[in-house]
Order: sequence, then structure tokens, then C-alpha cells
Amino acid sequence: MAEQKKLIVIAGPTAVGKTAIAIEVAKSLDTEIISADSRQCYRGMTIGTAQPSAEERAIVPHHFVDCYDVQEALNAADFERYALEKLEDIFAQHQYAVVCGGTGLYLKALCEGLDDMPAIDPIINQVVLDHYAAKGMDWMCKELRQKDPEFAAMGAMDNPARMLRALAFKLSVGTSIVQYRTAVKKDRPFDIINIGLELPREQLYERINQRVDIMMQQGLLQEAQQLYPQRHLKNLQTVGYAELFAYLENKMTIAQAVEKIKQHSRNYAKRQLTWFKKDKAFTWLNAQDPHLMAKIADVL
RNA sequence: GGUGCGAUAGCUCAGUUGGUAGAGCAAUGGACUGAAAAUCCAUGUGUCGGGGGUUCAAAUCCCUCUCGCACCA
Repeated sequence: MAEQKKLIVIAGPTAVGKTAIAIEVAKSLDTEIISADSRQCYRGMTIGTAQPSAEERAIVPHHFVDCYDVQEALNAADFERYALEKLEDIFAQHQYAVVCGGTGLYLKALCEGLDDMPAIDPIINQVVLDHYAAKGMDWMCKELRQKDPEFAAMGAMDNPARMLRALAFKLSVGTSIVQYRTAVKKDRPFDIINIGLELPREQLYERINQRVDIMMQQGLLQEAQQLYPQRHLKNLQTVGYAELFAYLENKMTIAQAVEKIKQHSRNYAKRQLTWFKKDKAFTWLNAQDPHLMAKIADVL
């Protein structure tokens, strides 16, 4: 009987050095990488999302990078499907596969699965969005309390993003979204090894600041200019672009925009750490440990 | 040199007729099952520029000094 296939998850905050390390790991195991990053998958967001370069991709094949139009709004469930399918291909030829990324929900979707849920009618969804834009939170609270008291009772009634989905779900499916949330972990036909990369906070923040300066030198502003006409897409509600759009609209100076990008990247890194640290399955390693590769080999 | 305005949380500022301070942003911590680089929640002791005075009580009134800004010379 063949040995169980193994998925190596490499996660951590932005700018910690995940990409380079994942490449080294994948190369040494002679396998491929699936990126678990909700923004690197879009074409045209090359510099701002720090997509692996062509040279890096020539060393190890990457998937879910630079392969969708920004108009296509993918979500965690789409990633789950994509990654499971791709893993089947990779495992057909390799003992190991590497998933590398910083989007916690996507990693969770892949490793534990999302509950199966019916799709929301896009027309109803749009109607709900429009009503919310016109009438605001008060309207949505009232509407939810009336139409989906079960959700309203759960106490997420201060978060518009989730309320919007709950309302649109209830209106198009007819049942409360709460009914579909079983939180049952799915069994996957492979072992999962979780590796978290970290650095002392000060050092991480310093790296983030430096990387933003480098991105600007590489032409982030020009990249943002090209995407500017599509700035209202949710995929472009992204650190590094939103701030430059504000600059392009004369809402702040370029220096202020760069400062904001650094600040928001630091905030984002902290949120990522909060998410991953809660998951006790991770083995944490210092991203700059000189014996990193040996330590990773130990974990496998 | 003169006059006026300002000096309050890391930053920008509120502070009503005197009752020992509060917002936004930042920062820190946290949540998060289909927008997740998103979205949201929690946390505010700071010689109220220094010194003196009036008062039971002063960020708030008076005097003075220091520093900024503006205007007049």
C-alpha cells in the first residue's frame, strides 16, 4: 500500500519571506506550489501583491497565481475547489505538495472544508447591496431581525459584510444561513503538515516598510494607474492599491499614500498572525533561522 | 519692539455660564465558514506649555515667563 500523500502548508504574515522558503522546500521535494492568496491570483496585480517572479516560477511551478481577470470575483469556496482539483494532479506525480499563502480563510477552506451551501441568486444579491447602499445599517438590522431572526440572534449584527451575505442568502435560499453552518471538518485524502513562519514583530514591520519602498521603485504607482478604472471592484479593495487610488484622486499626497500602505500592511500582518496563532496545529519557525530547512525537514 | 491668536492623549482637535477632561486617526489586543490584503469588536492617566495668584473648587478667570503663527511697526 502506498504511503499517504502529504500537503505542506506554509503560512505566515505578509513579507515574512514565505515565497522564497516555499520555493526552496518545493524544490528540495521536487514538487509544485499552490498559492493560497486571495489577491495574487489576479492578473495585473503583480507588484502590489508580491507575486512570485517569472524566474521563481521557472524554478518551481506555481498555481493560483496571475491567472484570473480582476473582474472575476473568486471566493474561498472557489479556492477550495481549485486547490483540491490541482492537488489531485500534483499527487498523481509527487509524494508531497506545497501550499503557501497568507489568506487564512482560504487555507482553512482547503484543509478543513467549507460547509456546502446553495448559491445566492446574483440578482437578489445586487438588490440587497443596493438597498444597503441607499438605506444603511438601520435598514439592514431591521430587515434581518424580521426576515432572519435566527441570524440576528447570533450577535454578528454589527458587521455589514456578513449581514449582507446572511440577508441575501435568506432571501434567495429561503432558509437561514445559520442552518448550513455545521462546522464539520472534512476528511482529506492526504496528511497536512502546518508550518508557520514568523519574525520578531519589530523585524517584521521593518521588512514590511522596506518592501513597500521596493514596490514603489518597481513601479507600483504605474500598476495602480492601470487598474484605476476598475478601482471599485472588490478585488481592488486591497492594501497597496486603495491608497494609491486615493492619491490619484488627489485625496492625499504620494508620501502620505506610501505611509498608509506601510501602516495598513502592518495592520494586515497582525490580523494574519491573530488568525494563524489561534490554530494549534501549526509548528512555528523563525523565517530567518539559518537551520530553517533542516528544521522543516524534521517536521516532515 | 507692539498687538492679536494659539499651546489639551503619539497626531489633528473638542471642552458649554469655573466642579480635577473627550472625539477622530494612530497604537495594542481580539473576532471572523463564500467580499477575507475584506469586514468588524474591545482598550483613552494625559505634569490640560512652565511658574504664581483669585476661589471651597481652574484646562476654564488674573499676572508672568517660554515657544509657535499672524498682523502692525
